Amino acid sequence: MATATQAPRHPAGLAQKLADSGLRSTPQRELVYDVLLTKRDHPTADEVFARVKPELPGISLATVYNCLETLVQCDLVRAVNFERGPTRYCPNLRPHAHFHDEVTGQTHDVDLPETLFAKLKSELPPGFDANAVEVTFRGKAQSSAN
Amino acid sequence: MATATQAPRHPAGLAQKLADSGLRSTPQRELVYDVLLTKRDHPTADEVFARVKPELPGISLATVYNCLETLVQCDLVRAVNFERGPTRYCPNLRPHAHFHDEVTGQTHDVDLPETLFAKLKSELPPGFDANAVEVTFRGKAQSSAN
DNA sequence: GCCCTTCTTTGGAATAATTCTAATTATCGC
DNA sequence: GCGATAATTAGAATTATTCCAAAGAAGGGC
Repeated sequence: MATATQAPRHPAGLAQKLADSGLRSTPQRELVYDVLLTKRDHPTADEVFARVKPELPGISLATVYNCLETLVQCDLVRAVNFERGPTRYCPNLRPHAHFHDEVTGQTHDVDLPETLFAKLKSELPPGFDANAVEVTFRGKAQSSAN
Repeated sequence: MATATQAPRHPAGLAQKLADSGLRSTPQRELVYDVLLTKRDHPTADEVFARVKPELPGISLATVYNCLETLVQCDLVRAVNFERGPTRYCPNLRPHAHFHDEVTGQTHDVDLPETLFAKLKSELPPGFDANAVEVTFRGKAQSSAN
């Protein structure tokens, strides 16, 4: 139970944000969040499940979906969709774009100047009021490092 | 069979493009394409199926999927994905963005200057080579007209 | 500390969109 | 018209995800 094999990397942040939404901090939620913070390679729910299971063998896939959804609701994590693929999860909260490498299948974060996001919104015709913009690139990346 | 109840709106274009890829023009492919050109509201495969069926009652959903995929391969149609929703299809080939209306669920095309797309690509860090950019807005649109 | 209510988790069934498969049907070149 | 190839069809299979009902924790009042 509370005897995690490693210290949480997000002491107050998670518990606080959850509390703000009237939700409880649980080992499952902490671990799922921890896994996202530790390896930021935009894992799918299945991948998160695989990474979480060794630490908490009793956890179920449904719970992983629940936790991920909860984290998204609390604005701690963003859900990223690419074409028909499974949803991926990203703890990077800064406004950024995604680059999907067609060769390796990897997804990279790409920081774009905020002004560019603003510019995009400003180009919308009158009557369109956007509260979110998503920018996704597709192509080849040289570096495998991230 | 060849006795369509209405004249095709894309005389040579489709047959030509198909031929270019070594594919045949069929009533199913023509009709699916026709349906996309006629009502450009980004229908799903199911919706295309429903629109096509009255004209060609024997058509199967699998064929609609096949035809749509074929049209995408021939660069006559673009597949558009929005979050977890079903794939939608769009015969607008100009570079453009999509605006997803959260209230009505409708998807609108938004023309953006090509320079902006270029600008986006130019902001990629070195080593990233994009061959496609996708821009999607989410929000509310005033006009229901399109 | 115990009970009660509420929130969470769990496993399995259910769903939605899409793809696959094998068999039939249509079409093109000869 | 014949045969090879391509396309369509119906239904089964797959994938990702959600739903559901039951069992399991957790905090507050006493």
